[in-house]
Amino acid sequence: MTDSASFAALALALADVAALSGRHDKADRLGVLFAELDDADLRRAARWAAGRVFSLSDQRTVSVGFAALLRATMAATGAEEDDLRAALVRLGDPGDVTAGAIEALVPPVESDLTIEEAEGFFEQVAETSGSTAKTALIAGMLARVTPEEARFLVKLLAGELRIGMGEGGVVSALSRLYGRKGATVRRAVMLTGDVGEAAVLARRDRLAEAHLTLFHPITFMLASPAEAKGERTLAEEVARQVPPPVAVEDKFDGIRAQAHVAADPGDEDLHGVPEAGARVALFSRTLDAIERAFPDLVRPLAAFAEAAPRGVILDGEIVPLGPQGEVVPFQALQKRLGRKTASEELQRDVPVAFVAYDVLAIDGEPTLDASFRERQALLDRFDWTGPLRRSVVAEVHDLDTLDALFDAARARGNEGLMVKALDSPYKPGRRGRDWLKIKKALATLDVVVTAVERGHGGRRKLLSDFTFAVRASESDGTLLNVGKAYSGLTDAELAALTEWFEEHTLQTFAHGKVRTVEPEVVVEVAFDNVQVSKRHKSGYALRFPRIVRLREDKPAAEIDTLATVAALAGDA
DNA sequence: ATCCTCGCTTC
DNA sequence: TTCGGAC
DNA sequence: GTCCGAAGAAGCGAGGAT
Repeated sequence: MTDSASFAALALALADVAALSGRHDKADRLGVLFAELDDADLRRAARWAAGRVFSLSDQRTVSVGFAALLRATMAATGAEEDDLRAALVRLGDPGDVTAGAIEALVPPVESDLTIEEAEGFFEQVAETSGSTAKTALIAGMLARVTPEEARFLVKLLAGELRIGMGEGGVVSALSRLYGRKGATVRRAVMLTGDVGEAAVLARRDRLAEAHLTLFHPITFMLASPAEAKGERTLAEEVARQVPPPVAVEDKFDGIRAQAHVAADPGDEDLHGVPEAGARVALFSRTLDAIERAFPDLVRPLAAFAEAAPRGVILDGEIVPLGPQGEVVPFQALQKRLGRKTASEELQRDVPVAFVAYDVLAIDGEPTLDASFRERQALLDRFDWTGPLRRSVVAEVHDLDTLDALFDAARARGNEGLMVKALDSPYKPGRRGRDWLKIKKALATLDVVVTAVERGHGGRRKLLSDFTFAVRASESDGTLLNVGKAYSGLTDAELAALTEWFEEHTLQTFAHGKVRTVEPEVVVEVAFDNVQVSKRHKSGYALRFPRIVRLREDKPAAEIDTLATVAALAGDA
């Protein structure tokens, strides 16, 4: 009935890939597996190796959390919860925990699971609602497979494959196996939005057939960060990457979105919602359809179908507005985030605008290969009023004006600046030097570490995650937490600190995963913003906190106070 | 009916 | 989003 | 340069617990 290969062979290949270290070695090992599979299995294996259990356009999710996976493992093996939790702390990966438990507690089985059946199993898990039912289903499967198969079933379910490949690795495997150019394979992935589809096209030498389709999202072009560094000024740093003249526009702090609009072809299978004779779709960065949450944008966008009946795809940002139509901080948007719909009341409470800054297709024709300058001209065709705005682009010859432009952008309520190469094409899914995002670091804070947590995966041996605090005031030394961070220190520094924290632990929680420590280690933290918080005792939290350096020279009695944090938040 | 935890997405 | 690390 | 993995705060919503 089916020629689907055994799931055991896939598990073996993934284990090999995980164990190999070189990028090429990993890609070639994956290629050996790909070569043995038929088209249907190739499609599945390519998606899974890239960390996607379903294709991007599929709205279903199978992701199951640690807790449910541990319960399923308990049911399948009879293991004790405490033992499994302890093993999870030790091994850091639920797949390894499950494999270990089966190995130790369950008599060996003969497994004949195929890749096709594994996919059917994932679909069943996705369609089952309720964690109890999901857990029972997973437990049933775990009882009939080998430890190695269970390891990868669980990893895939948890969405934590971590074989060091990702989509880029699969592209490289395909390009090496079938002798296609990496860029060609990558382009097919961008346009189809599905590595599995691209894999089959690569095998058949039909990559050229991948094309951009209205109401099918494509991955967004991304920007690289740029800032003044050491001796180099901002102007010098930017000039190094994009030679002037450059395009400069505000960097908007909202939700990245791709709008698809066309006269309604009446095809029910298309994404998007019908609205006044037009069809409108909005996609988020993960290519999820979000138009239902923004009816206040869908209505006006539908009017664009008159100017471009055969369709247009716009790239832009959804930003929150204040009562006067001015741009307000991102935090206001949180209330509209992750919602399925938006009530009239919410639309009034937190109004939004869509600020368009690029065109990916117009009149049904892709414009990706047109220059940035040419694409900008195409935006002239539309009427930018109400909640539909257009980013103002300046052509800048003298980069020394960047600092002034930056301050002006901030004064308009925006995050900073974008600098773009005028002659660059739109590169879907790429983070290149054609687009630069300019930010400026705020002042830093000196804080003391009050608690530490064990890391995951490669960091599971380190106490890598710090909770830190400021003093209540100059006279009151009470410590108030303001956030957590790990990022910024090297593994070597973390290793040394781990030892110190272990020797100066006050209390441990959660099987040794979390521990409070003597408040002695002072670190300097940087961040992008200070926001009001319910989570931390100080009442504030830092946005994107990262550790700049250890302040071994500074005693805990001299760290910053709550007043400093409040001032940075704008609460004088 | 209400509360809480988890999973997930946004940045 | 951020960062460090590996190649 | 580029990719990958390990991390942060906030809020929504589904489901299970009370």
